[in-house]
This record gives sequence, C-alpha cells and structure tokens, in this order.
Amino acid sequence: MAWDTEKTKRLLLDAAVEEFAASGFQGARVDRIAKSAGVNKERIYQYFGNKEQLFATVLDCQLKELAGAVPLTPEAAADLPEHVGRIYDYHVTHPHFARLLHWEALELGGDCELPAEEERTLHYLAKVDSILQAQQAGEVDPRLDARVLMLAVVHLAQMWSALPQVVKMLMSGSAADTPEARRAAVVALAAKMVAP
Amino acid sequence: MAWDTEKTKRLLLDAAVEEFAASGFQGARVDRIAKSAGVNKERIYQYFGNKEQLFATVLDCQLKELAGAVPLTPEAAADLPEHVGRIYDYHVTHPHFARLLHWEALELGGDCELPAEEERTLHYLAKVDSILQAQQAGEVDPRLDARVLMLAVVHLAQMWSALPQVVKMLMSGSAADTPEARRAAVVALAAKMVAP
DNA sequence: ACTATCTCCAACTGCTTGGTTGGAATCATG
DNA sequence: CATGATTCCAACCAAGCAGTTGGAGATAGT
Repeated sequence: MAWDTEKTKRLLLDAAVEEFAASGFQGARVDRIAKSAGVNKERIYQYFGNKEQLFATVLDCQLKELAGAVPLTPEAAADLPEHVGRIYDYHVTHPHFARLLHWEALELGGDCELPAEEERTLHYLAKVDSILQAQQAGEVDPRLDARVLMLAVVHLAQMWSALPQVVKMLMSGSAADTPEARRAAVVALAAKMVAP
Repeated sequence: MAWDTEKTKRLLLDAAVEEFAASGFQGARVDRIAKSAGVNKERIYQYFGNKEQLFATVLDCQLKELAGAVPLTPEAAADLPEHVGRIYDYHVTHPHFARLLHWEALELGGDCELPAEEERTLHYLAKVDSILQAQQAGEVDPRLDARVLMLAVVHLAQMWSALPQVVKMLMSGSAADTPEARRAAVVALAAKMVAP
C-alpha cells in the first residue's frame, strides 16, 4: 500500500483541533491525538516538531479561518445585527473555534506574538472599515467608535457559548430557551446597540 | 514560636488563587503554589485534600465573591449602564476573577455540577429580579428578556478583558484607548441596549 | 514534666507524559 | 533489482508531576 503522508497529516491536524479545543494546550495529551487519529505518536514530531508547534499550527489554521469565516463586507455591515446572527450561527455549528479562541486568550494572553497575527489583524481591520462605511452611510450610529463596535459584535455573537456555566445558572429550566430564541435575542440586542 | 494554621491556610489559598488564575487547573503546579506561599507542599494535602479539591475551594470562594461583588439591587438596576461600568471597574481591579470564570467555563463547562452552584444561581436570579423591577418601572426596555439582558450585561462588562488578543489586534496603537474611554464605551453601549 | 496530639518539612515514590530511537516496511530511481 | 530515501511503528527514556512518609519540633492537657 502506498504512503499517503498528506492524509496522515490531515488526520493528525483534525484530531489535534479536537483535542486542543477540548482540553487546551496544557490539558491536551499527545498520545490521545495520535491515538484518535489512528497514527503513531512519533509522526507528530516528524511532521510538526513538537507539541507547542503543533498547537501553534492548529491555532494558526483555525483562527485564520475563524476571522475570515463570516466575511463582513461593506454590504454586510449595512445590516450589522443580521451579521451578528450569522456569527452566532457559525459558533453553533463550529463550537470548538470559540473554545480555541478562549484557550488562546487564557494561555497566551495579549502580551506575546500571536499565531497568524498580521493576517488576523488585517481581517479585523477590514471589518472595522466596513463598519466605518456603514456609519458614513447612516446605517450605523456614527457616535460609536467602529473598533469598539466590532469588539462588541464579537462578544455579543458568542454570548451564549463563552460562559456556559453562567448561561446554565441563568437559564435553568426555561422552556422558551431555544436556539432560535437565542439567535433572535442577540440580533435584537445588536440592533438596539447600532441603531443611529 | 506558636503555630498559626489559619494564616498558613490563607497564604496557601491566596497563592492558589494566583496560580489557578494564571494557569488554570491543568497548568497549575502544586509545588509552585506551595513555594510562592512559602509553605511546604504537604500542607496542601493536609488542609485541602488534593489539587482538585483545592481548585474547587478556590473557585467556590472566589466565584461566590464575584457573583456578589457588585450587588445589583433594584435601585442599582434603575441605572443599568452605570452598573455595567461598575462591573467593568471590578474587572480592572480584580483581573484574576474573570480568568477563573473563563477557566471554569473551559475546564468544567456547563455540563457538570458547579462549585457553589446554588448560591451563585440565587445571586444571578436576584439580579434578574432587579432588572424585572426596573422594566416594570419603565427604566429598562420591557421587550427584552430580563435573563438575556443580565447575560448581555455580564458580557459587555468583560468585553475588554475576556479576549485580550482580539483587543490587541483591534486596538493596536490607538492613543485614545484609555481605561476611562473603555469604561465610557461599555457604559454607552449598555445605555443604548437597555433604553426603553 | 510526661505524653498524646498537632504542625511542619525534606526526601521519597510511582506514574504520567513529552519526546527519542533503532529498525522494519515501502517507495522512487537508475 | 539494487540502493538510498522516506514512512511507519513498538519500545524505550528522562523529566516532571501529584501525592506520601517518617520523623522532628511545638503545644496543650493532666
């Protein structure tokens, strides 16, 4: 049987995404990644160097994707609340992305060089620019700083996934608490926030 | 010299708070806690059982405190934006509390029994009640679900501390980005959100 | 002052884990 | 098909870690 090193690499990366999203860097076990990928552990060191570099690779790929996943074009910025809704949808279908983002926040913090920092910064700044245009077009309250607004959008959109334990304590046993209601709630909140 | 076991306990707990806030459960080292408290490691096992129970104790104390730190009385709920400002202040002066909250989110999640769950739930529900009263008094938009509003308040208030790397990428090199401006921004956002 | 009990600590144990190695199987090339 | 490079893997290693132990110093009751 022929070797398929690309496939092995991909298997490892996918397994690593799962493991790191679930347990973070410190909590992740290299053995588990290898085992769940059905690949020998040693491959990780040949392909990716070591655990730290594997983590960096995972963050690099996934967070790049996260920043660009729901594009905020100038047209999309005209309806910022709906955009928040779409990010919310993205978090629902890709729960490990938000987790990686938070692991990055806690384990790396804002003090050191980040994976894919330049590229992600550009992504964010492009979005800020779209918001600026929407402000000039009168579709978004021009009194708010566009960057602050962008940050608020990010946080509103992940309101339901960032602190599940708080959600649990607040929402325990509410029949009306459905995914659709949650989406509608963040969209409504965003709408009030950006209204001119 | 007389023993002062209470003091040793407190030294250990304080050191544990620092260590767990900085590194989470998996990342925290029992040796480091003991060393930074200036106490022998074995004391931890005598006083707190094991690492896990120490972590639970730390979360229990600190998160109880966090939930009750900035009380949301019915009167305070009348000016919800200013309340958000006060929570923001609290996060600025107690940065490890928010970190513990996020470590709890990532490492425990919403699926298992939480430390001090009942007490914290009561804290939160009391706050929701205050918001409900403010809504009836016409000081807060009555169309929004009070619990959702509470969740949004929590998230807005920690907008600047939860994802420092995103803040960094968004705000890099902005002279106008001061603590006062940040506070004013979250207060303004909250004001628009809750306005009837 | 004697003894039982509590507080403290240095050194130790055993397991987990990141990382390595030596060699077998597979492939590409001349 | 011979040779050298590459992919794969089981077993191994050393370090770091949570948790333990045995005994020394301090205290309180009698």
